[in-house]
Amino acid sequence: MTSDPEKISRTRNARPKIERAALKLFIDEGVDAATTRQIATLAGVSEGALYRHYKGKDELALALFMATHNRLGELLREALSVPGTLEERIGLAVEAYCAIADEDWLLFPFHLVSLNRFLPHDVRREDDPVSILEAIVTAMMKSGEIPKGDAALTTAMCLGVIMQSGLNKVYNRLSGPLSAHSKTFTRTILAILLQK
Amino acid sequence: MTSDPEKISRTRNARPKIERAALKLFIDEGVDAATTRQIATLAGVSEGALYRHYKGKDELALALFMATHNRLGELLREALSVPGTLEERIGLAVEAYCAIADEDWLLFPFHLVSLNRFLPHDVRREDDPVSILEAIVTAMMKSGEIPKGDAALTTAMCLGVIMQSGLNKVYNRLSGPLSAHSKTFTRTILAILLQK
DNA sequence: GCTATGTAAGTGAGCGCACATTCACTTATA
DNA sequence: TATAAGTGAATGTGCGCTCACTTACATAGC
Repeated sequence: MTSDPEKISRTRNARPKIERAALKLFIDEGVDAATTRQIATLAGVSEGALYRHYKGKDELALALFMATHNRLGELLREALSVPGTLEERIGLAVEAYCAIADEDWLLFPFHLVSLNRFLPHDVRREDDPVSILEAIVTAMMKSGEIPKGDAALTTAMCLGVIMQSGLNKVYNRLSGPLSAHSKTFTRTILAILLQK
Repeated sequence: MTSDPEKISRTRNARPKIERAALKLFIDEGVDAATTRQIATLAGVSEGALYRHYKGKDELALALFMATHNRLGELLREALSVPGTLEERIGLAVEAYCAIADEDWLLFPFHLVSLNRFLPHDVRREDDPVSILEAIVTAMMKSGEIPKGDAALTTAMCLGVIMQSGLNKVYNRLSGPLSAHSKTFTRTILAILLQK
């Protein structure tokens, strides 16, 4: 009788709940097909709560994508600019990528699966991961560190090795953490880069 | 004054027009975001025409996806089962893939970009291209034709080499036909397969 | 050759519904 | 007691799809 008999408990910390729920639904249903009602329900939160933190569904999706995208850009640039042998630098970049993937197995699949949606066709941004890599590959070809060739193609093939593996893990065709394969990725990417 | 002064011309052969328009819109807007009205307008056809040939938008999208998907499955199985050296067979498979890509540069990008949507997670079908490849890689490892290792991972890396290149062409990061690079793909995939 | 007739294909206004978003209100915390 | 955060019924809109109608054409009978 002293205090609060049956207080209707109200949700707290809605924001992270919304983000996790949205990621899950965005990954399996797609951004367009996942509804704000589904997100709110799965998060155990009211629909309006989403709009306290984001302008709308699209902004939420973009923010979740960018969280990974920007992080990847930084880490790749850092790993590849460190002094050391080619092998060491590639190894660092691969490990950084795998670490980000394993660290949050919702943010990362969402990023991988929605590259299509958010990387606009026909537009290259200076600061996106692919362009960063391509620039580095071009530089390495110029300096003679690796054989000369089509830098865009070489970059695509190297990226493909690791990204397709990531995708196959998303589809449950691969088990265990991605970093379990980082040595294999590094070896394979080196083989591609050094290919005459 | 003899005949037909101003006949209201009515569209003919709406079906292929709808399919081409749908492919374009599906590729740059996504299946969900592209509206049936947009498709009809771009095709120069009434909205109802779509429903003479397909149950609805989703069936249209699935049919367009499957057109490429089934074809790829057949061609891969054929190319890889032909007698010959490993190099010859991989070369044939790569060339078949590139040929399909270059032959219809709308059907193919749509397939590449919407694998996510149509290949359901957690389900493996016997007859889909990835599973076919994985089975063949497994067999080659068993027979000692290539070094033993993680067949799923090896398959993913080989596929990544060519698929990521295809994607980069979709995004205009690569120019010219995909088959211009088939020799490079073949060499790279062989290097991955024979990697100890 | 010429009309009659059945069928496939195209039309587009209109319908109903599910969606993202809003807002007046309540509750917690500083 | 001011501010931030959460609520959920209500709203308007844009979407996929339907349907009664029209048109083009193939076949056939005469």
